[in-house]
Amino acid sequence: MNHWLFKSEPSVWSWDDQVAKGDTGEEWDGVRNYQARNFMRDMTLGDRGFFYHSQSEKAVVGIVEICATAHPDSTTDDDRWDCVDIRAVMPFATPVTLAQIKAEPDLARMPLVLSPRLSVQPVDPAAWDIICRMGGVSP
DNA sequence: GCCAACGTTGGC
DNA sequence: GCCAACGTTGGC
Repeated sequence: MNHWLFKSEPSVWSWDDQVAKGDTGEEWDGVRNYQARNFMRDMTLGDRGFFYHSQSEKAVVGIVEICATAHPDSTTDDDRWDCVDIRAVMPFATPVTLAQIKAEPDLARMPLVLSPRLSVQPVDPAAWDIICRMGGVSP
């Protein structure tokens, strides 16, 4: 199983919005970046990811699961853009902030730190474990 | 609210 | 195919 990170502005699509969708989940649509799209095409059913709030909050707030693999993005007719569906699995007991991640040497090489604008990105197993623990959930 | 970084677009 | 212009993102 691979791990990922999904970034969202909470004022547009928040963790609470995601939770409200229940087990049906929701399309992670609107991605117009090839790198991010390619990562979504690599995702498989059951893969898990972090849900990150950008802007004012800047913290990982929960864990999501891929519930549909890549398919055309319904928000555009442009067939270049695909997206997956994700559903909320569990919230973090304590959100893990970007500042905390930057302060942790083992996490400093995450795309989140090096490429802050990449909206969908992979998380390596070690980073997954560390951040889950920091968030108060079991990996 | 500002600004820097980056990716995409479009003209040549 | 290159490169300048532009729009968007996200941290501060």
